[in-house]
Amino acid sequence: MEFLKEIPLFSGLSENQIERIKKISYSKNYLKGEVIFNPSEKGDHFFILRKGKVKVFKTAKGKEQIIKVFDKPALFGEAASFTGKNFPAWAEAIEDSEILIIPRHRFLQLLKEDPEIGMKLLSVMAQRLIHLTNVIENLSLKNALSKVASYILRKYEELEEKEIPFSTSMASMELGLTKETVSRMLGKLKELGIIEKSKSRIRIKNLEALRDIAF
Amino acid sequence: MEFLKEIPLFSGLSENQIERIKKISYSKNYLKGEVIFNPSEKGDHFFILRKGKVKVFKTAKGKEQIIKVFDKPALFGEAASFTGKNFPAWAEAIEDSEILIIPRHRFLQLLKEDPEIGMKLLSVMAQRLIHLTNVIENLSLKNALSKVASYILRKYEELEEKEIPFSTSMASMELGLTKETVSRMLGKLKELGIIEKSKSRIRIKNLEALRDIAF
DNA sequence: CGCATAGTTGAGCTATTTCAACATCAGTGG
DNA sequence: CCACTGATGTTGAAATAGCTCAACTATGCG
Repeated sequence: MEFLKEIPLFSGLSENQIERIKKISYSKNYLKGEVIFNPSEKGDHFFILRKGKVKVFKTAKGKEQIIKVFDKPALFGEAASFTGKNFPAWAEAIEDSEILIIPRHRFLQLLKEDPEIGMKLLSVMAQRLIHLTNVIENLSLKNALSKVASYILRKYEELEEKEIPFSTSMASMELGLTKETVSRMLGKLKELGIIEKSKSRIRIKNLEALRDIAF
Repeated sequence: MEFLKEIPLFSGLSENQIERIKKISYSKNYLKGEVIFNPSEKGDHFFILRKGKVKVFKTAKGKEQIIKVFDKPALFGEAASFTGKNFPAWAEAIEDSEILIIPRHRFLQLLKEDPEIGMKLLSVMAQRLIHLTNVIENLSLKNALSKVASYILRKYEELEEKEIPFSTSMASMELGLTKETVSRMLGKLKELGIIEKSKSRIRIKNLEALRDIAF
């Protein structure tokens, strides 16, 4: 259970507390493509991603808008846990994943006993709010080229490397564009000498220009 | 300070607790159009809307996307308080407003002393998250007609009345459309006999059909 | 009453989508 | 190691939803 310490929410937890979480949770494996939750389920679990990758998204009319992609150590599905209503979105494993599940009422119990965790959770959710705020900004205030540019920039900032892994279709679903449009915008950025592209990677050649385009 | 009790976050507070909040806060008035905070400010306040109306929004290139409109008793600007970073958006009074301001560190102090408030805040933020999730869905998965329809529907559900106040330009900024487009979509809904329109009000004539169109 | 603000309508424009065809890649089994 | 398959990405041409611009009307406010 040591991996819990890598999650901001649980960093600084005592052995005792970790032991407690172990007691109230169970682990489950999901294959790539498996649905973890959907909007018709009541949100009475809380998920901690231990291994793998998960996307949380909305759908309508065959379209799909990714809200957030979660990477290895992370928690998700927490919002529904606090309202006690249905999940507001879908979650699906995009890689084989191992996920720790904590029943809602047990987690609430834990929170009561340990307000420190509650405080940390507040800051996790605050960051989440800010993230969504940025997603909204990206979706409604930017054109396709800026969207793609800022997507690349974000990955760069996350990884702190000029060469980033890139999937056109993933990006398109996060950005609210079609894969064709993303492909064309990449072409434009390449023409401008701002990026280079090879199979499933992108390398930033002109960071300044990229920043300008991203707004 | 009795109005605090109307805010979910503070409902069920003891006189003692209310007294404490009174001590750590101060009140400020804003005229219609005045900016309350902007993204270049550090988020070390917490706002409680006592009277009036406030819009929180993002801007870029002269465009504006409303994230949420807050009505009389509500708290806002809380996300930044927990990250300690800058506000992620703008806030502006859209009516003359009276706002209670609580300095960040004092509020955090209060939270420590009173974990019950923390728990409530968690559920407020959870609802906020779900709201933003819905905004994203509306922005990226729906066409103009559905956006307008679901906007009307939402107001209807909030007020529980078939006749709702409606401002074309407000709606357009919340929906990420131009006022012209909103106006045209209203026209279409009117043609279909789904709504009726008079000056600044809309009356729903066919709720079922409206629901269909809103998805 | 008059001015500023908000809403409407039409015509043309443009960014993005759609559709279709093709190319490339990664993994699988022979 | 190659051939096959399904998934992923690319490119072009045509369609379209929503935007822009502009002119006009209605509304509310001092």
